[in-house]
Amino acid sequence: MKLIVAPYDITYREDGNSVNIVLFGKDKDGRKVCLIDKGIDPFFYVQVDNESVIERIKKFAVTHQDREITVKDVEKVEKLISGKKIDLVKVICHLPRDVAKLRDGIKDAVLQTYEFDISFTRRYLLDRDITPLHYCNFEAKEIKSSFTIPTYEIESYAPTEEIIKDLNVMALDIETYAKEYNPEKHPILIIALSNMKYKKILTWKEIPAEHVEVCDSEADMLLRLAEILREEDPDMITGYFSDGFDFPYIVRRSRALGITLELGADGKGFRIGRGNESEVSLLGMPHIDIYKLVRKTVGMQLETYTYKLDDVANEVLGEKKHDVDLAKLGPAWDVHDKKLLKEFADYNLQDTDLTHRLFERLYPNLEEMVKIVGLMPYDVNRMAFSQLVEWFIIKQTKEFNEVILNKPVSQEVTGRKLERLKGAFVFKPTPGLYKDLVVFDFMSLYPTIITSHNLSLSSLRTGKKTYVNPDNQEIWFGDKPGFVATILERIITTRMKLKRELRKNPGDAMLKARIATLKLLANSFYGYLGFYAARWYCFECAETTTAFGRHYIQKVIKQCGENGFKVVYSDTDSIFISLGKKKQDDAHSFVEKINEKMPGLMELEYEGYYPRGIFVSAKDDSGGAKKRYCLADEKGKLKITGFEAVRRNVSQIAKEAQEHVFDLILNKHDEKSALTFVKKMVTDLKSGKVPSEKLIITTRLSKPVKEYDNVGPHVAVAMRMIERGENVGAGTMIQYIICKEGKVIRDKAKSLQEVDEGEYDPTYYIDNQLIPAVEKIFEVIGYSKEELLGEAKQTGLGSYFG
DNA sequence: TTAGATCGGGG
DNA sequence: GTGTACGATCTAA
Repeated sequence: MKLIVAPYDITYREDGNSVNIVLFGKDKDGRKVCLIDKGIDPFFYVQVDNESVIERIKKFAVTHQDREITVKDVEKVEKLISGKKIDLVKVICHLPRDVAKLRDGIKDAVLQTYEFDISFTRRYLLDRDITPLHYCNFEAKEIKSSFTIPTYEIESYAPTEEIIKDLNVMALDIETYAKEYNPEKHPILIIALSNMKYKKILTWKEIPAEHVEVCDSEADMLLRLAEILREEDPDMITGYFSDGFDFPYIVRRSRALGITLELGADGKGFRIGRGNESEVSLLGMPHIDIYKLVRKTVGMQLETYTYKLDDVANEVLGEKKHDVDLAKLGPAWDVHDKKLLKEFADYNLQDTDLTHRLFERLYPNLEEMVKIVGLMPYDVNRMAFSQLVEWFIIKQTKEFNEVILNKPVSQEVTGRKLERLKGAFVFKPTPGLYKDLVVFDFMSLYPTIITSHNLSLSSLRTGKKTYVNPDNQEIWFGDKPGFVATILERIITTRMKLKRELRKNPGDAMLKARIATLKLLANSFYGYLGFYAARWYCFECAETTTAFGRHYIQKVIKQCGENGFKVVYSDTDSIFISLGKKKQDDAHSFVEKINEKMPGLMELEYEGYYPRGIFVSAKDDSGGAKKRYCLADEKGKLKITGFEAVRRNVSQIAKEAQEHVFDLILNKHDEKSALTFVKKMVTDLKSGKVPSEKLIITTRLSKPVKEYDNVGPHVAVAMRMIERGENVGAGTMIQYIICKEGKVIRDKAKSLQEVDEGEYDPTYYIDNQLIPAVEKIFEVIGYSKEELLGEAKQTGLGSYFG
């Protein structure tokens, strides 16, 4: 019969001495199905120096745990390694686990072995061009199986370009008795589940909240959770840091309670992957940890310095979590404080709601990565960028008939780690206040250098001067398109095509996500080429990339000068110029002129116009500070880089003051008001009327309190919190305010509970928070620290425009 | 200065 | 599952 299925999970099963691929997915009618592809052969390649070795390999066998492992067959194949022909022998095995054993037995008798560590299921998808989440036409017949869903045996298949929509995704979140991660000791108290159409709070004490279902015991609650997941049967499950907390906790707690959760297509429940960090899977129901997706997709663009759900949801969705004190959950549970427990139950459900909405928001990015890399969403969710790049390259090896290069052995890794790259070029700014700034930047500088100069392992030549790395005359790259440079070019051109489409449909969120994902992937290539564990590692390629980067930016800086633009600042791929007497149009024409001479895909872009900008001096007064500036655009929006206003560990008052000073100076052009404002703040602080919430300093305890030799303010506060019986350990965020009493800073620090309004130490907040945050800014416009403090007479300002 | 350890997220 | 993160930041040697 004919089936149109979008696969979203995969595994394999041994069947005697052969192996079957098992796919899970959803058909066009919304029915979950299992598809079995029988008799897929695992294999690896060897390079031999002598034909007679092939016959020996064919007869080779090892015994392992009473089972004789034999070679199923051998086959001569011709492939390419970095574009060069190579004769190889394909060694076909019976079972995936035989591959390592046979390779170990053979490797010393042959020149080289390849592709012995490529995951069987991943290879299946790539070799067959079956892209997860995309519908595939199958001819299949229904068969009996041990799986809990209808199972079919694949007879033939034909992939399509159509992607599945409307997946049913369930978000889950648990609340436990205590913060301490101890599933043997602390019970799970509440479990919340939600998606668009289903909301549920499971618990085992009566709580008067909506959607609550009270179970008889914790064990019953967990069994009921399994039942709900079976009944609702979502396509995917999601949570926030659920790989690291919720699911491992459920698994270990179930074990401690002696119960079995029958879940997944095989009924075997959650499986914890053993790694440095755990990961949890459910057969046939991909588990997406949104925390990992956040870090990979929008993490860099977020202003928040933490990836806590509260901060991320606040910034991405514009919604804060309920304000509850989770330290009170355990005690409230003990005394069955229904009113308080209701708050925790609501909070729990809200967490799943935020998680679900984050999933909805970020799913297009995951979908795009799946489309590009061709692996399952579960894997793509957890792969580091180097891995995504590598598997993207691996996917293309089939078309290019290239051999997948081996991972470096530990000796190679050691050597690679010693290689140091020379970084980017930075033009230090002259501290000052500037007007009419224009910023240029190179569109995808490193990726376009790699493609435009064909920087690939396969095109790398040494010892001859032809096509030159500007810094190293011994390295050059041939004209024949290299493998990695070619496939990177495809990513960049696809992205450019999508960008043109976006101009026609500016509101298309899906298109935006695709473009952003392609950018992330393209930008990862440079890092990948210099990443010690990369299969296609090429130090010379990475080194030449930054060399060309420095070369081109310096060339443009020079041309700026020749064309009457004053360069204020430059870092890596961007140049800040002040227009002076020139107009924005002149800057646009300049960019066009530059681009006429740029090779390949390289392109300088006009990033924007900023009426005002400020650059400050470095802390050590060694000149202008790198990566510390603030620009104001035509709408008055501030672009703050590197300052306290965008960093943690600083009180709110210092951050607010900094932002306000920037606004007054850059947007209102009112330096006097800025000075008055800071002076007023000094007075306010001195008078004791600044509210405590603006004075809180947050520091994280990095280890248990006892292990600190140097007792800093946060440690002193933590010690007293412990004395009061609060649960404080490594990782706890300590919030404190510096108060008047005491001689040293650790005695002056008080926790929020200990402090009264107005008890803070004005001197500390003036000298150590406020002034350092604004001092360098005022220095630029000619005011000294003393003037800010009202201790000196104002000196002449003069002209401070740079 | 370098090597080794810890941490992130989560109650 | 033909696998075992990673990069930043702190501490100890």
